[in-house]
Amino acid sequence: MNSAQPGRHAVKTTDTAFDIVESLWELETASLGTLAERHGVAKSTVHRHLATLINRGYVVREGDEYRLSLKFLDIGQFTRTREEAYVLAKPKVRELAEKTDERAQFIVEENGRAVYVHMAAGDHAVTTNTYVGKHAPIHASAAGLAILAKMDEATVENVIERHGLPSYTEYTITTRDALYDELEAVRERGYSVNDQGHIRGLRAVGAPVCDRNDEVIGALSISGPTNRMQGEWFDDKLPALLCGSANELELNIAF
Amino acid sequence: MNSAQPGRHAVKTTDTAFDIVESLWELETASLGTLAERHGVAKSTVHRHLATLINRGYVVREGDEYRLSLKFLDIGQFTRTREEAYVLAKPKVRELAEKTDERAQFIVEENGRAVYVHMAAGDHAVTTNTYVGKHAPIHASAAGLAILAKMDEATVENVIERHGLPSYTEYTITTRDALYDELEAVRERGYSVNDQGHIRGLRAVGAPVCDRNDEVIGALSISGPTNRMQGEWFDDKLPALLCGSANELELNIAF
DNA sequence: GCTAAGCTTTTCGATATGCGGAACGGGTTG
DNA sequence: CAACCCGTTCCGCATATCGAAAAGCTTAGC
Repeated sequence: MNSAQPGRHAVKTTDTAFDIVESLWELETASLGTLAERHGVAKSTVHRHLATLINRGYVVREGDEYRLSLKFLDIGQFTRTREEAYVLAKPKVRELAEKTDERAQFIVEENGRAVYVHMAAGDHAVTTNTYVGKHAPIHASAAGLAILAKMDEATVENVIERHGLPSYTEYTITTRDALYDELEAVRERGYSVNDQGHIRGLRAVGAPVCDRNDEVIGALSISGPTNRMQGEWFDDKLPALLCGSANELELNIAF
Repeated sequence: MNSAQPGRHAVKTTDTAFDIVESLWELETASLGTLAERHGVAKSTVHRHLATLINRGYVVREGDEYRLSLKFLDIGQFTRTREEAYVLAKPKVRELAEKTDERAQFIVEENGRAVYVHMAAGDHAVTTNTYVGKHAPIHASAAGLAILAKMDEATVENVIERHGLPSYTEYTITTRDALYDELEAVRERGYSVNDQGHIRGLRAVGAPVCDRNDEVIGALSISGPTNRMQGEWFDDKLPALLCGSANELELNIAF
């Protein structure tokens, strides 16, 4: 999944270091030998790299097993709170989840993908395998569409170019034309809708959140099962609630 | 063993890569030139490293400024949810915060330090500069003392050796004897107390959380201002509530 | 209580590879 | 227009990284 380019200017050593990190991410825990075999490098190489990572506090050793340390949690939490807007979004997400009894989230764009920054679940919310920090396809989520609708065309083109429009269900938007039509609809409506574009049986509405310069920062969204997400509730009440929250958040951000 | 020998078998290139990562952590955002100057390396070197980090998705570029990406959030969240016990602790922390109206947290030990894994604040909770992911001195926190009390002496010695017993206020435990006395008291009491050992004006109680083999996993704690943390509430009610939660959590973990 | 097998750790020399410095291109400011 | 910032590229050299093999450790099996 390393869709990196030729890496003409890449530092190979750093690449192997992060190969190890990402293996530990995937495997949860692994022995030195396992890691060496996995990447086809000598055990001594892995050993040296693990020693370095341990010294720096990114990896901890438990017997003969290695795992990632909680330093990543520390740094990760930092990236989540650095932008004041992200912090302000948190209570809004909780509020939406409580009011609607569904799952609400605040999502931002990074590298052409959607990233879950905050998430809260009402009592009846569905449990999916989404989690804070998760990266998701931007064109197949309500929040993602809301963000795209606020971007200029060049940026959208860039995203399409980098990631394409992969299909997840028969409802996924997979063509450039369909996407642009949808984005136009979002701009008219003021909010976005995702009808099972990513996961079958899941509908969502999303609203962009912009700063005082009208630059999009992220988006709020609410998602739930199709059987509850329909009728007047889905068409009117929910969007109104969502847009209200997005608006309040924008005011908080702008002061 | 060789923990005090930094760099002996270290990979220098990886070190400079993480130097850059940690500079971005500290500076929030920086230009290529700034980073080069900061570490006394050539701009070309920094450029190559940044290119590698961007390729891998750990750094994003905004104009001529670089910052850490939300990939760290993704990995960090993973390290936080990998252990089932950590996940089970979350609702208990919230519950404690709501019941006591103070700040509650779940903390684990890593590399001889205390790390905040979950945190929740009641309506009247004090706001301090603690946050999820934060690393704190283990001997100067209630949860840390609770964890130390459950460790065997060799492990405790190891922790003291690595980090010492630095002082933060006039109440901090700073001698080996005082620490061992305190740990003994914790074992008798069944819970730990931290009276302004880290921050003046802040008291806390902590209770260890163990798995079915009686191995300590982490600790729950409740903290608040000295004016509320006193009398019968602090001496009896609060510890009872805390130990109850810790007990329930242990049962959940063991099934 | 011994050997064997699994693993990590260390050593060491060859060579690939990261490094620095200088030159380049492209904006922005005076 | 020139000076100055930024990032980017090129290239030769020294060195830090690599792999293979052998040396240490534990644990397991008999």
